[in-house]
Amino acid sequence: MNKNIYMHIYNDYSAQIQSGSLSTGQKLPSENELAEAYGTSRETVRKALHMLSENGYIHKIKGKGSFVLDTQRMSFPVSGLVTFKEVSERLGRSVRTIVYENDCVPSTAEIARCLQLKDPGPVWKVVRAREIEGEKIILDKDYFLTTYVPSLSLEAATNSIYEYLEQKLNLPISYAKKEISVEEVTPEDKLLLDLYDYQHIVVVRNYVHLVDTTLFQYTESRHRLDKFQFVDFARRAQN
Amino acid sequence: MNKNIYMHIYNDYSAQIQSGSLSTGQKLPSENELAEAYGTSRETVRKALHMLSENGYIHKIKGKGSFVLDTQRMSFPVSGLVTFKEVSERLGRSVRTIVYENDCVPSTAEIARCLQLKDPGPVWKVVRAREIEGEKIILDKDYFLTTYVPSLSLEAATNSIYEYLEQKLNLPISYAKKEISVEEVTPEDKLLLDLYDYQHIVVVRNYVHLVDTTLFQYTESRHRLDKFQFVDFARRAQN
DNA sequence: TTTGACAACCTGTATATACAAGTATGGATT
DNA sequence: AATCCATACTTGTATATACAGGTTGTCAAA
Repeated sequence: MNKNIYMHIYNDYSAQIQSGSLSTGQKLPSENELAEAYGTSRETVRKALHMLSENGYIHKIKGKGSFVLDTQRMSFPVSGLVTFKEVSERLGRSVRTIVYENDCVPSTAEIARCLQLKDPGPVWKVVRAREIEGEKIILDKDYFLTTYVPSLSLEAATNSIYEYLEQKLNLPISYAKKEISVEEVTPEDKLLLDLYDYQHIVVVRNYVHLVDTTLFQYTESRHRLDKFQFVDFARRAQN
Repeated sequence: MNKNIYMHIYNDYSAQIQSGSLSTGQKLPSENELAEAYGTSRETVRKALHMLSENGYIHKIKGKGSFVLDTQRMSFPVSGLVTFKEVSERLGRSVRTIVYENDCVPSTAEIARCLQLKDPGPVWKVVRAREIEGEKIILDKDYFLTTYVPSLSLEAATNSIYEYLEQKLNLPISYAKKEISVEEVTPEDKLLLDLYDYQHIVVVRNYVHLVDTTLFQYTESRHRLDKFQFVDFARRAQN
């Protein structure tokens, strides 16, 4: 789990801050103290602290030290590739996944464009609804390159696809681009979700790349207006 | 401008990649070559490359090198504290700012809560509409702690407030939290924007902190549904 | 009491070095 | 031709060191 020293330190402190055992505003030990405590060098400690700072856990002030930020108010997700399953588990809500479709289909023109396919071959398509506290609120439409994902079991689709891809198929997922916009509801949305009379729906398009930069997955996550929330943490520079 | 060596390298390459003079997939010089070229050490080069990677400009592969990512497709903003003025200037659109309000007001209960005020004193309030290609599309409502921003000229409100705060007042803005959600339109929205018949509006709440972690500004940016877009870049880990 | 100089501590930047581990290449062996 | 291996090059992690510059508290001088 903690292969690297700096990851070890990062995990220690991110866990402590998330659990609340370190409270907001509290001062962390100095870099030199941490280096001694972990039996490592200051630079290694600094790498861990920099990550904590980047991810909104702490705040560093030159000449003073590192201080815990208010992560309770931050809620989730503090940006990053956080899957639906991860978020809902954290919130402790009753969640159910309904798989409407899970098979290999020829790619439409639109999907070929989204996945940057030259020759529109087949893609693996998964359509799922996410039911939270009894209401079908999110419609997830996933498309995978069959080169990397030749097929997917119903079990994997019902649970976390990411877990399956990373742990079973060992696919090296690297980075993703998210696009959030609001669009008019489609007949499919009305059919598969509990939409009431809402005329619009929040669409989160997710383009997922592997470490060799190939785009291998395109996901459309369609959220009912009233249940959508996105949280982002950003730093002005390298403070 | 380029106080630090690693900032210098970062600025050089981020500019080249944004301008397109380095094309997608192109390989950057190796860390050792860059260190020699800039007359610096490898660690300093690595700091710059890490920043380029974090901000979605490049992608590093162990044993191979650093490669330019497709930033054209990324569009803007690639997350971060990018102001409206910065974005619109990049897009080269005709933009006009209409200042509806720019004065000191007593804080309401809601504003006091957003700014975490103990005793609800006065705050500086700015209400502006953003007109893009002739349509009033965005309503920006800014609230500042009078401790830091005692007053604001109409000129500063019309142009970029951030520019004024950072360059004139020298306020050390550090980090911010964004919350995106969709809400029902208010009578004020209908009055001040060109909303057609839309019943909902995208609300981006922005909580801006200084380097001493004090929350000094709260901004509500209300976007017409059809014109809203948010782009985010995220890495799975420290690849 | 106030001011100023100083020391002690803190983080930020930069350098040099070492080794681990992934990638590509070319040559020898099979 | 195909396989294996050594080699050189790449990035990743870790250490030690040095100095710059911000922060805080102390102590002496005004």
